[in-house]
Amino acid sequence: MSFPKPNLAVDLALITVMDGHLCCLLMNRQDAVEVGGDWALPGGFVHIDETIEQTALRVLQQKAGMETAYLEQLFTYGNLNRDPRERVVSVSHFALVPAKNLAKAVRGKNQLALARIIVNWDGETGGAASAFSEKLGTLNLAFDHADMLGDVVKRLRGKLNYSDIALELLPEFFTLRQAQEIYEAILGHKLTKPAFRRKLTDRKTIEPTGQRETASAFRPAELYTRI
Amino acid sequence: MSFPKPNLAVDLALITVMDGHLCCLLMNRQDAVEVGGDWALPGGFVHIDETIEQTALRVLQQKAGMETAYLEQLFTYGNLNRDPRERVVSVSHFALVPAKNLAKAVRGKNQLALARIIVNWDGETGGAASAFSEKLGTLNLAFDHADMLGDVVKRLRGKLNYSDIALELLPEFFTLRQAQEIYEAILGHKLTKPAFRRKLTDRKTIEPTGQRETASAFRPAELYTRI
DNA sequence: AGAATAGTGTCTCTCAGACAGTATCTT
DNA sequence: AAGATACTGTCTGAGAGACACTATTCT
Repeated sequence: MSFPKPNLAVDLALITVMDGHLCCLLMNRQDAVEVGGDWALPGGFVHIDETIEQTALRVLQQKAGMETAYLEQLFTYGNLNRDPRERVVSVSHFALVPAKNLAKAVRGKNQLALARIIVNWDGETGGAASAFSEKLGTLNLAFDHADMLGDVVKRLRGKLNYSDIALELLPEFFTLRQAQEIYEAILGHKLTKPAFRRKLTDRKTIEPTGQRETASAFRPAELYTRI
Repeated sequence: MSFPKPNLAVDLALITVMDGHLCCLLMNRQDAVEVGGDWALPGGFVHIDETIEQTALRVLQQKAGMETAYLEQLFTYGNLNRDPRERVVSVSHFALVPAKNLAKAVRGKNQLALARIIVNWDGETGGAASAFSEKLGTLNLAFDHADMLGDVVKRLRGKLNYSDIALELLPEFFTLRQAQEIYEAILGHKLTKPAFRRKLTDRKTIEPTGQRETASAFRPAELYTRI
């Protein structure tokens, strides 16, 4: 091959639900003027001896300090000027992480932020997203990462109906109310309790433990776990 | 960037339904021993001044002689030895083409074949596929193209429930019976007529023309068209 | 007329949403 | 006991599958 090749990278949206909000890990960039924004998804180039998935795992470990997570490839972005400095094609992924794990990864590192993902559309119809932090306000996203985040939300909403990926966002033991909060945060609207409970308990992927939550005001709910 | 980069390519599954069978365009290769099979999906490298989508369109034009088609990006394959000769990462796409158009593209070119896609699983659960031609028997697929074809079928089956992409496989004017054959070929099982008709006519994406098919034995069916 | 397909009416079953009720725990 | 939340019973309506029926066109 003698002709010049595009660079190949992986970008990673680390997703969680915290306090009822769909959130994402972002990294602060010093080269904001060049790349079009202050904040970006963690990413890295695909090395010659790495598969795409291995690159994603390496980014997960090096940039977020996490060993493992539910990881899924999403889409490959190849617009000519998505990185204004040079040609970079990027394979986006999302990772689903329980809130405590992601909060721990961010703690003490002020180049990392856990921002809310804001979308202004409903259902599964697409569009870009924006990022908002209580401390820092609206975060300006670099590259085409606003589009990437929008596509992540779209995919998550689409998959909720026919898969159990949302359970990846919960700790090992959880109440059905916690599960419902996860679904509501992703979908962006409220659900009715009885229907939600039936849907989840009818699937054979969770089971009651007989234990109950502790430190709750009023009646404690039963704890479930994934099978 | 000083480190070596992977090559970046696009592979294209040109899909149609012919005589009740889900089919795909394949190209004969002379380097079968090196690449692991006689037949491959048409593909090409992503040039430095091309988007991914532009590469896919160029492959569509150069390799299949078609100007345009419904085109969708599917998945990016990056296993280290998927091309035994050198490192190639490939972004797979599928294109949906009415049977007549694809048959016309193949006609007279004996390096091209229109092969049936064979899967041995049901529903939407994945796996690899194989290719079969009435004239040539089972076609040996190069690279990881058996996996790619399996993923194409999986995606198509998944999208049938909530989109109208199957209508891309029909000519401008078509009967509901023809539409049902398309759906049945993709899903791999029969559907019931009244339910299928309701589902299609309830969506606001097709409308009756008042015209009827010609040259049919017995009662001719009404022709519909996409809105 | 007969054959074969086009197209429809209706029953049932399942499932999700909605509401209202009962149960149980903490303060 | 009071209050707040966990959990459930049941009604209703939408939608898919199945079956049987009618309608239309060609030979």
